Amino acid sequence: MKKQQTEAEYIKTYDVNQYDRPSVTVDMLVFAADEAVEENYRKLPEKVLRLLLIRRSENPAQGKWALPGGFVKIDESLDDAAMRRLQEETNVKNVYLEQLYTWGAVDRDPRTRVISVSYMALVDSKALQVQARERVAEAKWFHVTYRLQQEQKTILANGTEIQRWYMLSLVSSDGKDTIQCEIHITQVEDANGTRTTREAIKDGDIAFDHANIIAYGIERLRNKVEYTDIAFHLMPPLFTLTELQQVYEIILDKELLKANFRRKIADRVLETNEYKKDAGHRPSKLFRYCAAEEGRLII
Amino acid sequence: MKKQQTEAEYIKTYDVNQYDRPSVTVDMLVFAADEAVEENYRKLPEKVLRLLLIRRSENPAQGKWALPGGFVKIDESLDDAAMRRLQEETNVKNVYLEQLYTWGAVDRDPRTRVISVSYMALVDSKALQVQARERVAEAKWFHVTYRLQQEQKTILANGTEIQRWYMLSLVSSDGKDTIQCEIHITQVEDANGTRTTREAIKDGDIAFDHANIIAYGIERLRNKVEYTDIAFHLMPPLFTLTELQQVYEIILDKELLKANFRRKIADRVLETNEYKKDAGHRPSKLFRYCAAEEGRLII
DNA sequence: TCAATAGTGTCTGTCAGACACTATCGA
DNA sequence: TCGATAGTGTCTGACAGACACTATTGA
Repeated sequence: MKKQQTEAEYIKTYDVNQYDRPSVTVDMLVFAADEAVEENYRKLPEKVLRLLLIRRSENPAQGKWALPGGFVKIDESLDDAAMRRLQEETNVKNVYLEQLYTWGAVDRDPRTRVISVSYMALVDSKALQVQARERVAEAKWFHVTYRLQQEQKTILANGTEIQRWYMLSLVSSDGKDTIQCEIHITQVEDANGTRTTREAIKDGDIAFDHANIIAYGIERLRNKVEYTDIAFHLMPPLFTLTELQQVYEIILDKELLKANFRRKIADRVLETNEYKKDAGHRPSKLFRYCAAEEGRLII
Repeated sequence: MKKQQTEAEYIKTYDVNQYDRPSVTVDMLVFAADEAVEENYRKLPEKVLRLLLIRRSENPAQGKWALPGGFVKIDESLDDAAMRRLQEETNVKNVYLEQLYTWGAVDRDPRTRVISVSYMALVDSKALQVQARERVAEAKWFHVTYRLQQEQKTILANGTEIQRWYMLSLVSSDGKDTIQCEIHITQVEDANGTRTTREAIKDGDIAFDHANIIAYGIERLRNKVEYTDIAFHLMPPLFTLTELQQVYEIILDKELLKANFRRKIADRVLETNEYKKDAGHRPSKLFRYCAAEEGRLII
């Protein structure tokens, strides 16, 4: 027994190689709200939700599309690692960064045991400039949609089971790459507690378990857009209310009524004297973000 | 370049020791809703929120109180590691288990680089029996309260800063141990994005950064109780509506109005024919949980 | 009887959803 | 003029918060 050891003495004698240790990586979900080009001079361009993916140039999963990410260095925090990878990839600084979830299945990477901490970054696409990196073959923005296809509720003897099938579609901005993934989520709730399992039935050309991570990130974004001001991080400093509404709509994947939307966000937005012009129709006022009074701590 | 290698060939030659790797642990927040004893035969016993802590018998942080937890084995998933530690400690099976957050500051453990994945478990205190383990000196349930003490909002040149000071109090069931922690949370929101930092100004006798982890867990529990049925996992199979209301009240740390509460949870609860008697007042009906119809996926 | 809890009814103001309407620009 | 978007007004039903009331037990 080393009971009477001081903490300092203990640390000196501690053998850091006493246990087999997994590798730890960060994986980044970089979202941006961009506009697709519109030919009609009168119509507004449509907004789309974009996600940054990288085609792996090396094994494992060579040739497949993956989330930007990399190993956490031994002397940097998780947040620092996430921020470093984000800057290496996108060269932006004004970003919202949020830790999402840590993925730890034993066989999620064929090399060795890899535990991945996933982060979500929301960037203003106008302040953006994606860089090619030496290690990777290509980085591309993909237009993302994530839609419920089928839902099934089963009453068990002592609980319920809900199964949901989602379709995750990714189309690269140049239209050359199209990826379709099917995500299957099962929530069982019975006397033995609650268990959620998620599985990519079909992962298109997505590497590792990244299809699952993307799906999880979109779910989190959808949930959080309802009760936080997270969506403003996808906006430029000045924006019209219609642009803001479009961002909400592409995240939630449903249409909103204009009058109601404006009432809802009225206290989070500040009118300016500037206008967006030359649009072939009535010019619209530009607004900027202004945090509302809120009592509650939101995590 | 090993471009033309197959994936199988690549994996054979992969050197798992190529990078310095951190250790990975799981830390468990085990919550239960228990009742304090009441002397007056007529009064109902008051509910309290309890958390399981362990006094460390070895260095580092010898003698301090810590969350139950331990290293993740190389061949078990994170969820498995969490479940294993929970069963070793509490011997219960019908639990709600949810991953919370992964803590990765470089110096959070003095031994070596340790990344900790925190989990929250909600257990029914009646089905519970805490076990002493050989490695630890003591395991005790602590009555937890977590309360906002001070709040300060500052308007910056290009954003806002909100600071909050919370008091985290832990009192062991036997009354012998009392811990007071002060948690300081700062949220800055400006042109460079949003950053939240949390810091335990005073951590009483809590080991490592566990005071922070506890605070985070309570915040998550408080948030989730408002929009999910998470609280039912702290209840036995049969319960009165007043008991249920008390559990909501101790989690939210505020009193609720009976009539309104009952309306709110009416569709999540199923009436039985049984009654709770011998209480010195009108007997109350017993209910059981019944999942409501909900469309949305909740994560 | 009475202290205490069980359980219900109802008023209020707020707010989300739906829809209809007016205003303004440029080709 | 007209096609398109900008922006506003109002009705409705649902619901959260507050409060008052009745019912039932055991010592």
